[in-house]
Amino acid sequence: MSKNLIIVESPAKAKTINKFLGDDYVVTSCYGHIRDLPDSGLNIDIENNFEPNYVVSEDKEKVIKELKKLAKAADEIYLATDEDREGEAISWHLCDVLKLNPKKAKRITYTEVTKEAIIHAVQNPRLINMDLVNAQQARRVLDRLVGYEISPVLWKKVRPSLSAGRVQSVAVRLIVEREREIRNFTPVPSFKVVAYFFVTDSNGKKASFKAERASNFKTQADAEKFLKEVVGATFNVSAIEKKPGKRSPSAPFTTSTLQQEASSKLGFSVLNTMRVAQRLYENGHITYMRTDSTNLSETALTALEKEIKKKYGKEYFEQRTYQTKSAGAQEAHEAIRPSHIEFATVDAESDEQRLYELIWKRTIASQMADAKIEKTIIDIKNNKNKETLQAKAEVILFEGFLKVYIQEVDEDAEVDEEAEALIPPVKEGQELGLKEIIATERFTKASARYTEAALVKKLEELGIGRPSTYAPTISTIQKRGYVLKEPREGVERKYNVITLRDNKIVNETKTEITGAEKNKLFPTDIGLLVTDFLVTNFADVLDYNFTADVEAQFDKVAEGKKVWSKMIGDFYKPFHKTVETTTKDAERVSGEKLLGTDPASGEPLIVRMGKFGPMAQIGKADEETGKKARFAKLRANQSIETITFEEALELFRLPRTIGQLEGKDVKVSIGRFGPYVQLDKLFVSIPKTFDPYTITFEDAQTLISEKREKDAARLILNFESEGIQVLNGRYGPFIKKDKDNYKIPKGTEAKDLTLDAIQEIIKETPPSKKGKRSWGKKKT
DNA sequence: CAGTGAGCGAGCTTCCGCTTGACTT
Repeated sequence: MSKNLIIVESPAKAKTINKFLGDDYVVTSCYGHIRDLPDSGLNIDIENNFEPNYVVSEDKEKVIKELKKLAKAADEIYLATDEDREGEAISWHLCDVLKLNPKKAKRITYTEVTKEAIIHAVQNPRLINMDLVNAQQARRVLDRLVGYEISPVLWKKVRPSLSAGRVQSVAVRLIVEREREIRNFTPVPSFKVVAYFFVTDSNGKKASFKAERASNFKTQADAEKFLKEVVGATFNVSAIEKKPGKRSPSAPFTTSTLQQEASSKLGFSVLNTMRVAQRLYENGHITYMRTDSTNLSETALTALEKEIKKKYGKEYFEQRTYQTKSAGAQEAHEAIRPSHIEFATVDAESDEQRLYELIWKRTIASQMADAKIEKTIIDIKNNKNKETLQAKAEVILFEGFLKVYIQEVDEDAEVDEEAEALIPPVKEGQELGLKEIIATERFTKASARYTEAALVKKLEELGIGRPSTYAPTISTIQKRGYVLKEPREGVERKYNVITLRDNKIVNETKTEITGAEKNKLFPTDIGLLVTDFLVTNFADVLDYNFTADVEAQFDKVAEGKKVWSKMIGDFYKPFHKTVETTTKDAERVSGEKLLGTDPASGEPLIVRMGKFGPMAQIGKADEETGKKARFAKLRANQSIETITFEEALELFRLPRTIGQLEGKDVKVSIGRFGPYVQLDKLFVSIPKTFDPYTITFEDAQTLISEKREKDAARLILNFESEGIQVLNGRYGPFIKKDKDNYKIPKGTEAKDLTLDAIQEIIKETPPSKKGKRSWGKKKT
């Protein structure tokens, strides 16, 4: 029996292909990359043409074993990994691991997953394109060199465990620069003028509409002058203009646009969007969700045409192709679309349904006709001055794609909610009744902070990162503490309103909340500090065009016009020199700032980045006099760059001693996990109902005794001299020694454990593995 | 969970891009 083995990257894809190929074919998957540079160490032989040291990743050993078995049984092996740089490299690695000759191995690609396409591909195999493989090696080696040579500089000059990289450092820089732009922004006031008119029809029925002055008045005086002038004026329609217009649908979803729309329409985080899309993909509801292509396959286009004509009529159909916008697009997959367009919904849990419907609508709309609209602009003049007010309206003449999908406008764009309001029929020259005119003080706005999805959009525009890495990159920069996603409260702001009504002018001052944010990305102090350090010392890598520049060179390698190791060599020589000089010469950075003098001690009060985060400090330690400095951690919402002297001084009201218990001080302070009461070695968190600055000694005592009761309930056994405890945890009883936890073997009663037995368990337990790859869950 | 504090004591940390799976100290 002759067997053909086809190796693809994704198991879900393997399953699909398996379904429509006969018994002669076995389709399996390699789960993405199978070999990589090991985590520890550079693993690049600089002296030897940057030879990479590839090893089979630990989590892929099982996959490789299975692949080898299948390969042995197969007569013919087809390498059907994705048709892009990374896919080509995976095929090449597969050759090496499966002992295939890369100069003979059968490499196949296809642009749509159908029986015909696969059969056609199998009948027309090609060879592995080594130029493309080398472009991938260049990409891989460059990223390792940048990441693993710059990060250690940060450990020395800023703080341990920090990281830098071609993608993440630029992502943080974008957020840092946006934040500074916002901090330095001064809102400029102006006065927006809105008039409300009415007309009365032949039945005596009143219909009202609004008109605005095209631009705002710069000052309150100008606005008042205008209103005073038009007291008692008559208003007439001076011109009516009608203009046809159209709107066109957007391209079908790529990873990036799906993340953006799911964020604005469904409120999904980037990570959640990908998790939900993954499930839809695995269940066969949608095509692959990590893609930069807006292409639809022939089969899909045919099905779409049929569906649109059937559901909405042929005038709603318009076949369209879309140019892929993003710079570094490799287009190995289709756009994200429903696998079966005839299903407008799926039977799944709520998030999956909602995301599916979004994808369905967007896909359908992408092949629908333009919406035809008519814009009407009415100019209104008065008999007292030369000012013009304008009423604008839009009428949809033909819905076209809008029947299905309305694209979200850019966030924070000035939304004219009444743009589509109807204007009652009026004639040129007609006199209008005036209800009121309101001049409202408005302020210019700084650029908006990035949401996760907006950051992805920006990165994609710069060609930085890939569909498979957008979500992980956003997790990384948060995990490293460079960036926080959080809501922020706004501040109150007063604004003036001047109203003309019944020939009277009234001035009022109102209050609004401004600057409130929900789920936006903020840089932390360490993010600011690291970015400044990197921009100063590694300007090239931090340049927004760095990726685009190296991508152009990878393309040269892919075209066979450049040798990859030579390209990397040209980059590495000056780069490595910068690493060396920076390591040698650059000052340690702490962002230290002198805020003033502590009035109590006369010592200087500074803020800076400490070992454990941003802190304030009064005085300096002096060994001779034995004088100590005083420290206080900055609160979560405070920043070295913006904290004031008064705010910093306030921090030193803690720790404070509020009484004595059992011969020891009872102290109150704020630690890493918030406010706490401390008695000797016991720490008790202070609930939100109390304030650490004002909590009473009595309340603190209650907290301490409650905590003790709780701990006693948790404690099963205690061997104090050994530092060993047996405790009741979330997952049942466990053994705790110092900072390590150990499992209790099944069938053993926790309370019956002897010290010897426990020490045996500790000895037998292998040290827990660190650095396990995890995705999805954020660890704090 | 764990509650610190002036980075020459030892050893560790880190990149980007493909893919999901197994796991509850």
